[in-house]
Amino acid sequence: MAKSGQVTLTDIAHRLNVSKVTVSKALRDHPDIGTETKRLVREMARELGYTPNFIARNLSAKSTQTIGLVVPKIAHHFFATAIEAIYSAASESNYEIIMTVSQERAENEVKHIETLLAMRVDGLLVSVTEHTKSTAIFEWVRDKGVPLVFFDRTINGLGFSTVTADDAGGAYLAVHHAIRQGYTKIAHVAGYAYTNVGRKRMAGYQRALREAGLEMRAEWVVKGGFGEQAGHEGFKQIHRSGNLPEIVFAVSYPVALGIYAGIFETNLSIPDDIDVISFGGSHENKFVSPAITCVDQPAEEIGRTATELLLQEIASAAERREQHLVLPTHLIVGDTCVGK
Amino acid sequence: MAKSGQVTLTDIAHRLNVSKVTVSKALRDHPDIGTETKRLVREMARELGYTPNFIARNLSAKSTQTIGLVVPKIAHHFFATAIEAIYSAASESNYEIIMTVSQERAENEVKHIETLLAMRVDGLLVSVTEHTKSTAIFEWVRDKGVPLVFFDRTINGLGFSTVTADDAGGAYLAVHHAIRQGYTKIAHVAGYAYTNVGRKRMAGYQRALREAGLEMRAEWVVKGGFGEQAGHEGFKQIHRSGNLPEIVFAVSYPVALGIYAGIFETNLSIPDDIDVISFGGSHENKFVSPAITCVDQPAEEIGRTATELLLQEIASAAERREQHLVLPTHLIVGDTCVGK
DNA sequence: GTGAAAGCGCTAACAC
DNA sequence: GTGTTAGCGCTTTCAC
Repeated sequence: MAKSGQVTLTDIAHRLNVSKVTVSKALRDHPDIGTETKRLVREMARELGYTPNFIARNLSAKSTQTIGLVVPKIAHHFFATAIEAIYSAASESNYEIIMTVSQERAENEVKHIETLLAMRVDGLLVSVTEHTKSTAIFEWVRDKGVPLVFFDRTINGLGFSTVTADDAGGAYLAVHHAIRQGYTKIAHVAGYAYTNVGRKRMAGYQRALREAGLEMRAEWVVKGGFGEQAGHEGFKQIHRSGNLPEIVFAVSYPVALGIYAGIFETNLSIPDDIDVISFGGSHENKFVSPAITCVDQPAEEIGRTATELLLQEIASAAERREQHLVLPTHLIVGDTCVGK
Repeated sequence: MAKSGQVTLTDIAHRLNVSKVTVSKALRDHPDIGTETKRLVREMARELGYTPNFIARNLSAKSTQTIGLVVPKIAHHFFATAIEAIYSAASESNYEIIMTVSQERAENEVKHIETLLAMRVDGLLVSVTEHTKSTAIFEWVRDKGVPLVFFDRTINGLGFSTVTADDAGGAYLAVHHAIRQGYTKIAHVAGYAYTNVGRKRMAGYQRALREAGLEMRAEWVVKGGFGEQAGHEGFKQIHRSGNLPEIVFAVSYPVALGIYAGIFETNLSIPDDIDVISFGGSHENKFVSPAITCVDQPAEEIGRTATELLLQEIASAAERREQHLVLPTHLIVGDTCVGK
C-alpha cells in the first residue's frame, strides 16, 4: 500500500506480478484483457480495498464527468425541486454534480464559477442571483468554450442556451384570471427590472391590464427582489400609499408569503379586504391559509430539461447551437382570487 | 495555448522565457520569487486567461480542499438550512463542498460515498437516509481513515463524531408541554425505530408520559418515516383505530404537515377536535394555519458545527477523537397545543 | 532568485 | 493478451 494509505493500481500490479496497465485495463473491462486475468485483478482490488482515483483518471482522460451547478439559494421550493431533478438527470448519465450556492450574492457567483472552472467541470448549469448585473464572468466562460446552460434565472445575449418557465405567459395567465374574476385594481410586487424573470413577468402583467383597458397606477407597482423580505416590504409600501388595490400579483411564491406577512400585521383580511395571486407555487401552499391561487412553475421539468440540454452540448462540442426552451405554466386555483 | 484550449503553466512560462516552476511559484506567491517576476507572471496569466487546474494540483498536493456532503433530501426546511450553513462554514475555510443527494435511498447513499472517496474528498459530512441499515460502507470509510462526521441522522458505534439536536430532550420538552397544557391522551407518529433520531424522540415521548403517569396506548404510537407521506398515513391509521387521542406529537415538521393533510380530509378541526405538536419547525410555519407549536431544531448551528468539527478532524489527522455534540432545542409556541 | 528532475495515479498509443 | 513508453498539469526537492 502506498504511503498515502491509499491503494493504487501499482499495488495491485505488484501483488499479481503484472503491469499496472494490465490492471488499469482489467478494471475498466477493456477487451484487451483475458477473462481469467480480469477475475484475478478484480479479486485483488477488492481484497486490497482499492478505490480508483478519479483525480488522476481525469487528469489523463480530460473529461471529469462532473457538472458544476450554481444556484442563488436552496431553501426555496422551486430551487430545491429543480436541484433534485438535476441530480437525478445527471446521475442517470453517470455525471456527478458539484453544487455551489451563491446566496443571492453576485461576488459569490463569480468566485464559484472560477472554482468550478479550475475543477475542470465538463459544463455549467447556472441560475443567476437577483443582483447579477455584470456579465464578465460568463463571457469568460464562453471564451473558454465551456458549455453552459442557464435555467430559470437567465442572461440573454451571451450565446448560451436557456431553459425557463413561460414567465410572460404565466404572469399574463395569472393577471388575466384575476381580471376575469372581476378585479380591476391590480397591483404587482415585482422583481428587479434588470432580471429577465422580473422583466418578463412584468410584461405579462402589463399586457393583461392593457388588453383589459385597466389603469396601471405607479404606486401599485413595486420593484424588489424575489424573497419574502421583498414581498413584505413591497406590501408595506403599497399600503402606505393609502390607495389600496383589490389584489396584488406577486412575482414569486416567497414574495406572496411576504405579502401575507405584511397583511397579517394590518387589520385587513384575505381575501375580503385585500387579495393575493402569485407566480410560482409551493408544496406548502396546501397548508397556507388561505391557499394562494398561483401559476405553477414546472420546477422539476426545468431542472431535468436544462441538464439534458447541457449534457447534449457537452457531447457534441462541435455543432453547439443556442436554444431557448420555454416550458408552459398552468394556473392552480386556491382560496384566493376567487371573485369580486 | 495547449491543444485542450486551456492555458497551462507552461504556456505562460514559454511566453516569458522562464521555467514553469518559476511560474508555479510566482502564482502561489512563493517567497522564492522576486517581486518583479511575480508581477510579470501574474500579468501574463491574466492576459492569457489562465485558470489553474485543481485536478492537476490536487494530484500532486494530495489534499483536494473539498468536502463530500451526503444528505437524504434537499426539499426540506431543516436540510436546506443546514446545507446553507455547511456551505458558508466550508467556504470560510476555503473548502469546496461536493454535495450529493441520496433521496432517502440507501443504495444511492452507498454509491455516492464511493464516488466521493474516488474523488478523494478530504472528509465526509453525512446525514443518513431513513432506510439506512447496513453500516458496511461506513466501516469501509473508517478503515480508509477518511474523516467523517454525521449530522442530525447519525449512526453510532462506528467511531465517528456526531452533531445532533437534543432529540430526546426536545421530544420530552414538547410532550411535557402538552401535558402541562392539560392533554392526557397523547399519540406519537414516530420515525423508524432503527434510526437514532426516531428512537431518541420516542424515548423523550415515553419519558414525559411515564413521569406524568399517563397511559401509552399501542394504537397511539405509529412508526414510519420522516416525510409528509408518513404523517398522512400515520394519522389515518390512528384515526381508523377509532380511539382518537387529544393530541398527536409528530416526529418531524413534514410529518406534522402530513397529519394536517390527514385531518383536513376528516370533519375534525384543529385544535378543537384534535391537536398537533411537532419536533422541528419550518420557516413556513407562520403561514400555516393554525401555526404548529413545535420544538425548534437549530439547523444552521448543526450544519455549522458539524462542518467545523470535520475541518478540525481533517487538520489534526493524528489525534482524532470521537465526539458527540448535542445542541439544545427550544419550544416555539404557536396556535396548537394551547390548552385543554 | 531560478530551474532541472522526479513523481502524483492514471490512461492512450503502440509495441511485443 | 500483455507490457513499455510517454504524458496529463502541477508541485516538491534540491542543485545552481
